Amino acid sequence: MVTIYDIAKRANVSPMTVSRYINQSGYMSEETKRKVEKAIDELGYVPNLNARSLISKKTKILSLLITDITNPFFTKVARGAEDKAKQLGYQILLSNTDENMSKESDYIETVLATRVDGVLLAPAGDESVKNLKRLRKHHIPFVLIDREIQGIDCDLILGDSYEGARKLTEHLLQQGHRKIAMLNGPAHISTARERKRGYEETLKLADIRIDQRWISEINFKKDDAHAAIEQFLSLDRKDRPTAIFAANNFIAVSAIHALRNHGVKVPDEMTIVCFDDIDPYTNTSPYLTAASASQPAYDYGYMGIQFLIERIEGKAPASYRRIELSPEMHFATTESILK
Amino acid sequence: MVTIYDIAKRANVSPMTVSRYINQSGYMSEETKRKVEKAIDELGYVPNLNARSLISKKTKILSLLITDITNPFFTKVARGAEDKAKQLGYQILLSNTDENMSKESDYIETVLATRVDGVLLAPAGDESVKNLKRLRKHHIPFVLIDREIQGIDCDLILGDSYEGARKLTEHLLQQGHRKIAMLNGPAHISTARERKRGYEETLKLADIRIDQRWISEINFKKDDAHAAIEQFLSLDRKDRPTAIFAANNFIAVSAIHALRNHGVKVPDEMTIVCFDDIDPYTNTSPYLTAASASQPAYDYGYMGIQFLIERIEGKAPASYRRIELSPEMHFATTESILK
DNA sequence: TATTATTCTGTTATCGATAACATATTTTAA
DNA sequence: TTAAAATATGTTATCGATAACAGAATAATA
Repeated sequence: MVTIYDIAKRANVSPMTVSRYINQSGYMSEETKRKVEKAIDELGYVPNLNARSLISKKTKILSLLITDITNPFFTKVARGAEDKAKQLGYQILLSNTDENMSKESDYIETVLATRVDGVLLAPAGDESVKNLKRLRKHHIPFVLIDREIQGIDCDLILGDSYEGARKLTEHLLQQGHRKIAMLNGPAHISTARERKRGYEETLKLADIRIDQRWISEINFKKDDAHAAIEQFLSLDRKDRPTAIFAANNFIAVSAIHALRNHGVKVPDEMTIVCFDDIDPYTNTSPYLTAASASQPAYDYGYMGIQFLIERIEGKAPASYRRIELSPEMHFATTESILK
Repeated sequence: MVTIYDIAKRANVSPMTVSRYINQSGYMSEETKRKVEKAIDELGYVPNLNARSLISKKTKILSLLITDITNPFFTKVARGAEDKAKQLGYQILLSNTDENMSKESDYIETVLATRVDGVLLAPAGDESVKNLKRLRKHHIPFVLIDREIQGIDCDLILGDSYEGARKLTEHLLQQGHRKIAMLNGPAHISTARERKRGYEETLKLADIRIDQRWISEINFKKDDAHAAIEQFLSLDRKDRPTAIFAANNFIAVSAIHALRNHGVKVPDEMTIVCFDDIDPYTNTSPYLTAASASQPAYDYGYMGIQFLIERIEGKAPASYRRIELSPEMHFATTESILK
């Protein structure tokens, strides 16, 4: 590999002069500039960011710690994150925790060893607090997305889960549903708790008894709804829910598949509403869900990285920011259903 | 930050001894081990991979250079890549080129400066040859996925585009279609050429005249099919295609949206077949495409990283491997259509 | 017992870059 | 004309780790 020393020798200057040329710092005569430039061209020099990082203590690398890149929500987050990072001269390391605390802890160790400048993360659950404290202890800035962690004060980009859940549930009520099930994520994740709160309060306000057999807690993961769906279907006809509120996209899709496997037609025989988009047909026929609360996932990533870099570069306000993005409601029209 | 020097001082040994403890290398007395271990625990040492990389010339970081992580095909590639990388102790840097050569070149420079150990990439097009040569010149191992580049001999993981295209086209013929359009990707991408070859040869074998007005070349990008669809729809009823072969998932989805915007019902009034899955409903009603050639995207990433690391670690065979994965055909059944 | 091999630890140099300081030359201002 | 400021370049130390070499102490062998 060609180093500044090789360039220095070839150009008959000191390595420091080469360094100055590369960084456009300090004074330099036109002639020296030309000499150095020529040597760099001839030898094909490429700076070693590694060596630079060692002394500057900045890697210009960020870590994106999400639960699963194949979840379209996080795919868009990642895209937003990468776009903003590139724009500001940073690179992104990708990690999937699979909602798994020990995997998350693993990655946190790697994050520390790699000396990334900051972390954008969607915590696996409330227990993540220990990982966040570890980052804090090592002064690694981080921004949380999608999920809040009690006892950690930090920049935060969330969706309004409560409000979205209320609207989805209200929509089902308006459609005449009274037996509404909820397929929720795990209670150790803040969004799951908020969505449940929205669901329950809406039903309570409508004076509707909540049957605990209608509430199921599974993972926010691919293909996890089958057992819960069977549970619902095993109920007596009179107790069986006529609609399901799925707490995220994966749950909704899994539920739809499970229902169809059991010969239950969606939406004819079971209405589904959910958080997140179901791409690529959101709000397009053939519709799938009667309503969805679409989150601006790209912005989560884009803003998250922006906040993170501001924090890293000391340009952020002293107090932490908490952004709550409103989900955009999509309601299937009769027309889209019929078509 | 705590360094091995801090540990050394605290444990009353030399830094080299600490390094030996960390790397489990050389001889070491039990007592020294205990002392070092204790100091590490007390001070909370985290190794600096950066410093290690500087001397070892290995970063344990790989670059994943794809066109767009939001394309579900590449999302799965990324997931497969990350899984394998983690398993083998590597990290993944994510980059999106957007099928854009200058962005790709940009990233290649960053790759070189970052001293990543290798690159898994889906080249933006034939012109990528210059970027690949640049990697070669700097002895950075790379593996290509999805797209082949003439004149570059390297490990390669492809889908059988020709065969998939033949089967898709044959399916349309069997369904009775005679006016079959192709919405292809750019000719400077190998998969586009191969898919076109499959399409054309199938039609030729069936003695069907190929109307050049039915062949449109657009980008393998989101939402790029609208103009081409209008072109098709502007043809006289007798010349208008009754089916469209979309060369990838993005093109198919965009085409379906465009058709619906023009009031053309899919699939009732226009049949679509395409390469890649249309998640999350592939082969599930409500169907969208009459047939699709689904590629094992996860494996592209997983195997790609495996090959790459073998190459990096000198465990790969001397001659380059060329893997051609067969797409899995999905045909919508009458039943799924009727539902 | 003398000699060689094994075990254990330390010292010095190095990876590639930059910060901090030093020196020399030229320019500007007093 | 001379001191001070601006320009131009070089030297040394350092970031945090490890490779290579060296020197003890102990154990094994002849």
